[in-house]
Amino acid sequence: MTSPSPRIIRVAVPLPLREALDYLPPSGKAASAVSPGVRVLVRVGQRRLVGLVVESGVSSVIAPGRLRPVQSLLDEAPLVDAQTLGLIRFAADYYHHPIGEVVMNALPGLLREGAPVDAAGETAWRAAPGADPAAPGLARAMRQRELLGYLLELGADRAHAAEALAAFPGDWRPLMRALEEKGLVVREQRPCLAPSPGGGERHVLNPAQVEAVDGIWPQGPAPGFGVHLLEGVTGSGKTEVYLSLIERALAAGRQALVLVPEIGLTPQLLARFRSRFAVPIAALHSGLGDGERRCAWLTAARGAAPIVIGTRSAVFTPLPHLGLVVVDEEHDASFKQQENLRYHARDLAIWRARQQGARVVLGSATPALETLHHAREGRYAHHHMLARAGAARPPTLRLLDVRHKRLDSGLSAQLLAAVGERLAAGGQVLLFLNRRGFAPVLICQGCGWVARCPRCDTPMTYHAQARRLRCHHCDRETRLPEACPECGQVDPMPLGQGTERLETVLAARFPDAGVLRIDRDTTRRRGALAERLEAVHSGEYPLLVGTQMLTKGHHFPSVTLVGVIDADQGLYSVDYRAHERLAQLLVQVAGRAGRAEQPGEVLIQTGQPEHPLLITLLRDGYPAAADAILAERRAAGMPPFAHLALLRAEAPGEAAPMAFLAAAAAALRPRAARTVDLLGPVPAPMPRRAGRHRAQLLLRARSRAPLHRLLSEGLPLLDALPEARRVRWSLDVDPVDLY
DNA sequence: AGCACGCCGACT
DNA sequence: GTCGGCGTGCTC
Repeated sequence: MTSPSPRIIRVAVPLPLREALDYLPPSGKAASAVSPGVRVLVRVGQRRLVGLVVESGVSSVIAPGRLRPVQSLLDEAPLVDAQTLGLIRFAADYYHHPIGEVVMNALPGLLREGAPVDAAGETAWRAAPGADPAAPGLARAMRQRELLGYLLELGADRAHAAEALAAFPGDWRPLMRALEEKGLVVREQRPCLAPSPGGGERHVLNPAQVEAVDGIWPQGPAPGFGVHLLEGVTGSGKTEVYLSLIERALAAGRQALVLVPEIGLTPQLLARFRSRFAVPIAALHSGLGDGERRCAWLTAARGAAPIVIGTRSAVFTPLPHLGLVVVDEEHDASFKQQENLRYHARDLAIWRARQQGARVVLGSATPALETLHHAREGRYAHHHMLARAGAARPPTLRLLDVRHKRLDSGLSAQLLAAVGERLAAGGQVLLFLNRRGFAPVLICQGCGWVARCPRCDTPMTYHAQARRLRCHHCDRETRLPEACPECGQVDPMPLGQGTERLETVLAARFPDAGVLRIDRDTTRRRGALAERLEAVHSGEYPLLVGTQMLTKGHHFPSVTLVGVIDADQGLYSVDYRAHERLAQLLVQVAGRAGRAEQPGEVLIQTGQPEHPLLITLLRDGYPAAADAILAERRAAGMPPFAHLALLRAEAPGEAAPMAFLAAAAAALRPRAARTVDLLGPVPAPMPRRAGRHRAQLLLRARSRAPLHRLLSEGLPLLDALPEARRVRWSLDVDPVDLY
């Protein structure tokens, strides 16, 4: 006689297991009484783990004798609602990633570790009664004095949380601690997310903005699912469109989710939202403490924050009343996570909007090619805003041919002359070079020896200030060699330019102009970026030097000349997205210049002034360049005309990655039939990194279905390959770069 | 990912 | 004779 199979609870646990594990309900409860979305404590092997119930009241194929009971329930009501659970399940399926690890991506750290949902609150500080920045105790503590002054400025009558303090330049936390110890500020604990002041001024929309707003969300109730591309040049006022759309969503009783690139969530942007809307705004970004993050997340999940604004991972926040999703700078690569679960927040945002009947706005001056393609195929509505708001005129772009020219540390005479003129005229100049450090190569003048990273086989970057060599691909750092280890000749020579050298050279060349460098090296410290951006606006530094960092979202109204030192990196690269990225980069850099009355000028140094991409981009603009690149992609059978998945492998030994991928290809090939191409395996473009050898196998298909079918069937086979145990391997669905 | 089990080398 | 090396396999 067989006993009936018991009803069980399916629990996703934080382990690299493809499936959730089955458990019996805790004593005294029926399985069906434990709702999906509740966190539970379970025993797995010898360990105790926090898991998330993803299904309950179903039967199991596991032998009843092997089922263990759930140890305890951590939530009375589901922490994650059914729709977010649906999103988690979809992401696990689509990216072929263990569901427990997807859950871990979706929850804030504290909740992932089992912390309770009640007692969630945030810390805030108020100035102590009678506290005075001029008090003698602060005579020698200027920064503390500033912070106290700032706190009083925000309002002495109430306490201010980390959110409001984020706009204070630099790291305020140690200063606040010092003020607390002196009794000049008082700390208090308060419930999450007080409403923002709101009621700020509303701009009158121009006709293009009105058309976009009405086209995306006509006055009235929620219009339902639909994706809208808002292609608006820098300065055309996209943010104002977002604000009006959010207003309509809130009026219809719906929540709005705003996704921004990693570097785009500035205190200024938040302040703009706060002053416009008198509602709680949940901001989710990397600067939050654990408690603050839990607070913001829970307020959103309970539907109590009508507006949620955050970076990539905010796409997983439960939003019961979601009506509008804004993805700002939707082309930005930071929406794609490059480790663990390699998801694209924009793509998941569209999926969840469909599921919840929400409107999606994808905003950019330089839309991703796949987005443009969808718009041209009619799947997305397309709105244009081609004019800069106000009187600002668009910048002019010009190529500087640097072939056969003598360059002074990478700078042509023409560019130097232009810089000199602008400085003399009292203008601000921005020079862009996507390479930090002093020089990318250190070479022996005697024998040609180059200092290389022994773990990556790539040249190490010379950092002059630190007097050290650093590998930009791993964390390795060494002292500067005084002599060549091969031939003994002293003083190896730095070759090529980085931002640090540029800064030095410009300071020598224009001794009266202050030079400010903004790259990862000068902004590593918490709050340093905000400080430097502040300094840019002060006008103290007429000459700005920086990397990629400077091209993202920051507006420098008094910059009237932008120089691109080396556009050729993007033209030579083997990556299939290099042209798209270069076009976006040049247009975004150009967008930094001349927002005020003076038109900006952009000078681009290149050794390939006849390159069709540059010609098209400068003559006809981004949309034309995008068309040309799309034509290349179509001819090459690459996205968006094909779908990719990249299988990567790495190991300390040289042979293991290729061996695994060869075995993987052999296992997949019979199932790939003629619908999926298996390209490779080949060594990765960077064949060794941090001491590990790397290789990859590219899977390509004309449509998604056969590719995903192959992956679903094939990945369990790969798990079972003996070669799989000798490597670390991972799958990247829709890879953004093939590194 | 951990953690246990298992089967071969240098140690009190 | 055992302590422990990490290859292999499993977690409901």
